[in-house]
Amino acid sequence: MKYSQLFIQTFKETPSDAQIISHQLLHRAGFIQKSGAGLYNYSPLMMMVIQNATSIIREELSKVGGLEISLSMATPSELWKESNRWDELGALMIQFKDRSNRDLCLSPTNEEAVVDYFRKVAKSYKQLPVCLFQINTKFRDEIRPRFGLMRAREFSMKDAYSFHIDRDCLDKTYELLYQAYSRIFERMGLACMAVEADGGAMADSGAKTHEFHVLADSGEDELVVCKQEAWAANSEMAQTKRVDIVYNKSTDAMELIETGQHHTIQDISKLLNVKESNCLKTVLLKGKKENETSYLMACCIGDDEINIAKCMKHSGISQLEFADESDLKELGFVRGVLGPVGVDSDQVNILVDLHVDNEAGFVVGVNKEGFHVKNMILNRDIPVCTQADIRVSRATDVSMNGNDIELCRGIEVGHIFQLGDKYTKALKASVLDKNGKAIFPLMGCYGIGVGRAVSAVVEQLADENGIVWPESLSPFQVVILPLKSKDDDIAKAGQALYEECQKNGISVIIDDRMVSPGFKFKDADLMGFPHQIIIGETFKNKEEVEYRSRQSGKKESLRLAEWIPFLKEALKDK
RNA sequence: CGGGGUGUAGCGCAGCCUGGUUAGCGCACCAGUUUUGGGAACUGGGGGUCGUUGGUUCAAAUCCAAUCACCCCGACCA
Repeated sequence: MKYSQLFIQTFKETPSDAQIISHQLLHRAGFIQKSGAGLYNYSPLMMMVIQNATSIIREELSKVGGLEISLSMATPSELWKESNRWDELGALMIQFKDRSNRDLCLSPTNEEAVVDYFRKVAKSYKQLPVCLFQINTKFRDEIRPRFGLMRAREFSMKDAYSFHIDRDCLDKTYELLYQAYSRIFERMGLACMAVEADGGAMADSGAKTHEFHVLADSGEDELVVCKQEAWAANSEMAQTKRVDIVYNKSTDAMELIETGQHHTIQDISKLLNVKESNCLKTVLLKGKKENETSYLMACCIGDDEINIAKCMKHSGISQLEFADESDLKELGFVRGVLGPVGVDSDQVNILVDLHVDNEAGFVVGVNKEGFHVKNMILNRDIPVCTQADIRVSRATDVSMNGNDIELCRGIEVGHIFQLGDKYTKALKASVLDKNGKAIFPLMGCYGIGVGRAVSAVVEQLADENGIVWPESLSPFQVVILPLKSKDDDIAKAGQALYEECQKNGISVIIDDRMVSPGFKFKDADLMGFPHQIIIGETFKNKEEVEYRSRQSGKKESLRLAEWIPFLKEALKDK
C-alpha cells in the first residue's frame, strides 16, 4: 500500500472529548471517527486491524470446534418475550416498530436468537455438543457511552453459544473456551487476567462465569485481587472480610432516642458517641421483579457502602436503583431516619449484610422524623430478613481465607458464562436423549468485545509517540520511509524495497508523500507500525538503510540487499 | 434520570460580558517557489446559514426564550 492512496487523515491535536489514551490515539492516527454519541466510523486502517483481530478469534474458535453463523441484527420482539427479556433488559435494548407495526429491536446480545436457530435444527442428543459463534454488530443503548470504543453503543462483538446434554460436557467446553480465550488475548498482545464474575442479567445466579480483564487505570471495572491465593474477582461479587469491627454485644431492650435534625451516620455517631461501625446504614432501593415494581431495603455497617450489583443478585430484583423522594413518601418513609424496625416485609424485602452481627446491638433510624433507636438486635427485632454479602469491598479488607487483597481496575475484554437451561427452557428448545426422553440442553455463552479488545491493546501498549501495534494486529508489518522525497536515488531505492517486500509476501506500506522527514517520522510512530525502514542520508553516503523497531526504538543499519532476509527473519514468528 | 458545561471552517480555539466595518487565529486543505533525519519557510488561495427556531432591536455570533446535539460529574443524607 502506498500512503498516498490510503485516504487517511492524521491529527496533531487531540479531540476535546477524548478522555483516555486509546480513544485519543485511535482518533489522531486516523483509525476512527465519531458519528454520534457512542457511535463510530472505522477507517480503512481500522478495518485492517479488526480483520486481523477477528481472524485470530476465528482461528482459535475453529480449533475448539466453533462453527460460525450469522444471526439477523434486528430481532422480533416475540423471541425476547419468550424469555421475558423484552421488558427485563429495559432501556438498554433499542426497540422500534416496522411499517406493519411489528415490534423489533437491534440485538444487544443473542441468546434467544441462537436458541431459536438451534431449536429449528436440533432434534437429538446425537447432534450435541455444538458451539455456534458469530462476529457482528450489537447495539446497546448505554446510559453513558464513553471512552471511544471502550463503551460504545454500537460495537462489534464475537458471541459464541454452546449446547450440551449434561453438566460434564458443558464443563469441558467451558474449559476449552477458557483456554481459547487465553490464547486469543495472548496472540493480540494483551496481558490478560481471568476473574471470577457475576452473571448479571444474562445467566441464573450462581452460574459459573469468568471475565477476562486487561489491567489498566482507565478500566471501568473494579477488581479484587489476592496474589497469595492467585484469586481475582470482580468487585460486583467479590466477598471479602473486615477485621476492624468491635461489636456491641448486648441484650438490652431497644431504646427510642431523640436525634433531632441529625441524619447522617457521621452526625449520629458523634451525637450519641457510638462508633460508625456500630450504626446501621439503611438504603431503600427500587427495581423490578417479574415486571412489577419492587422495593428492597438494604442494610449494612454504618461506614460500609451498599453494593447494588450484589443486592440484585441476592434479591432477584433487576434494574435496582436508589429510590427517590417520591418513592420514600409513597411508602411512608422519611429521609435520614430509615431503618428496618417495624417494616412490613410483605411490602418491602429486607436484605442485611453479613457483617451485621445478628446478636449485636446497633443504632438505626426508625422511619420517624427526629428519632433513632439504640440496641436494635437483628435476631430479636427484625423477624423477617435475609442476610447476604451486599457491601462494597475495601482495600483494607482481607480475603475469606484471611490473606491480603488489592483493589485494581480492569477493562473487561471477554466474558464466559455457564448459562444452564435458562434459555433452552424458556424457548422450549429440547432434544431427545438416549432413552427417547425430551431434555433441555445446557448452554454456555462466550463473548469478546472486538473493538474494546483493540482499544485495550492501544491502551496497554501505546507510548508518548503514539500507538504501538503488536505484529498480530498491525495493519502493516513494515513501513518504508524514503526521506528527501525529491531525491531520485532514494525514491528508487524505496520503491525497489517496497516491491521486493511485496514479492516476498511481507505486508508493507511506503510513505510516498512529498512531505518533510519529521512529518513521516511522526505519522509512522503515531500509527504504530511495528517495523520502520528509513532511507535517507546514510543511503546516499554509505548505501545503507536503517531499521527501527517501533516498540523498542532499537536501530540497525544494513545494506539494501540484506534487508529482505532480515525482515523475513524478524517476521517469521508472526 | 438529576446536576454542570459546551456548540463559531475538517480539528483545536478566540471573539460574546459591554450588540455596530467584510467574523478571526493555529493546524489541516489547494497552487507556486525554496526546503528535506523528528509535525519546514514564504507568497497567493478555497472553505462559515456563528447548532436550530423564535423574540428584543435601526442593527444580533454577541441580549432573551425554547429546542436539539455533544461532553463531564453524580446514586454515600434515605
